[in-house]
Amino acid sequence: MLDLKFIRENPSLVKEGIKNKGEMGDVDAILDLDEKRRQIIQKVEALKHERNDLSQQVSILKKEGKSADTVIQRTRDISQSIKDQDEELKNLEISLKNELDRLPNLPHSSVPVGKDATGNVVIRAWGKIPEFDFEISNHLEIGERLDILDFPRGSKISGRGFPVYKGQGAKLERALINLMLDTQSNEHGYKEIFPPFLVNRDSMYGTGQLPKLQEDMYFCELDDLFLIPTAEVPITNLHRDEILAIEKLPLKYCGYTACFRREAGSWGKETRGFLRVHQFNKVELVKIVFPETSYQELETLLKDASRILELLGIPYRVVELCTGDLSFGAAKCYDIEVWSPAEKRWLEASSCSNFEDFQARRMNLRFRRSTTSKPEFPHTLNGSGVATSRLMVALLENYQTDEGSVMVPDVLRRYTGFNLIKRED
RNA sequence: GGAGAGGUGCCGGAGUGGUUGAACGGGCACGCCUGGAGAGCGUGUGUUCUCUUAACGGGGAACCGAGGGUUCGAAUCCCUCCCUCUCCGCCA
Repeated sequence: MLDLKFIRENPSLVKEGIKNKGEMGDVDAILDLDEKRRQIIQKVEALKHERNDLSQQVSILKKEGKSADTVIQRTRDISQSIKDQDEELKNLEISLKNELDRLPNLPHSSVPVGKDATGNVVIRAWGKIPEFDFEISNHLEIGERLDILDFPRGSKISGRGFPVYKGQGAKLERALINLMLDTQSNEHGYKEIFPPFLVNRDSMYGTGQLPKLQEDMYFCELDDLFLIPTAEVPITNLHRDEILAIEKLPLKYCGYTACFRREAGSWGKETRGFLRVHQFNKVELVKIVFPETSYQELETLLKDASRILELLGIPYRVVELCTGDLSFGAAKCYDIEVWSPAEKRWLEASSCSNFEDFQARRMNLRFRRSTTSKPEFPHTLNGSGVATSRLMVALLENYQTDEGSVMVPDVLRRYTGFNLIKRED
């Protein structure tokens, strides 16, 4: 959520930011509602002031044993008027909040202006794109051949987009998660969190998935709970409605969760294998930091996430998203993309974003610089560190051998307990 | 799911209709005292909205789990919901 005062004072900046993001949002309607709201607040508060005074008089008159009937009658009239105007005020505030909820965060001034993914800028690349002197297979063929992935049976038991990992595949998945968690917590200083996978409305609103992205999420109607699309939601919301002491900042959390996405609106696109699934695993990094350092923190977050790919020896590149490709709540975002030899293209494995105070404001997350200073909104950041589905694609494809097996990267061997994935039966 | 208890400020804990934003205690901050520290004493200590001011500041409104209601007036009475704790039942 944007600061209403900021919108009031910088309407043209806000309009420009929304436009560059390709989002909707009626700034003029907001300004109009805000104006009306403040007018009615003034009227209502004057009336309440008068009522408070008169009630006081009633109290005094009664104590003195005098009749208070005329004062009571006047107060009764005022109270009715207050009731009517409070109702009007409430409606105005609901409308105003509805509009505000739909306003996206504004892009940071450093973000390149662009319409869509074609406007993104490649920042750097790491690793050598492998060349093979044999006919390579894609991750689906490898998974089937080695009997480590089973998409057809996933479809049978759940539906399309719910992968099943088997044998060495399951162990490999578990190894990846452990490697990532250990690296982020032991080496990069993120505190490990194992959060719930179902969250309530307030949490979904806090990180900005609601109201706009409701269609993208699995929803348990009976309990009014949502399956998390990312660990960002439960972890960032850990401190919702809190005022953090200064010593707590910066906060760094990492956590593994399964992630659930309906992927509504992307039917027919990338339906094969791991490229687009409804359930996947991810280790997420979350930071809650001082506003003045959040952009440095974004750079280190990006480094911490990409470190995983370096450990695994998987070629990747970093892309800075342009304004038009930024998500609803992000002010700046880097994608990390891994190389798929079979697809011959880059696949998004991580997004590292700075939300500035957009989420903090929504979830009323604040901090205090000293015991006597006013609460301020910290900045929140998060990044996948990283998602295993696309990582699995890159790993299987990059490490395949001419014998049809897959080498396990060195760092993973102590987690998997084997060096090579080959057909077991 | 059944029965009971409870949700008040940073914390503990009063308060059952009228200057109660809230006694009292603790904590914390500032000041005095001290060679220094402690003890002691004194002062202060919420948030949000709004008006006003160049600013410091000042005026006002709201907030005692949430939302409604009764009343001239609600932390206090009534209703609904949420949460926590204890016991019982069920269950991985």
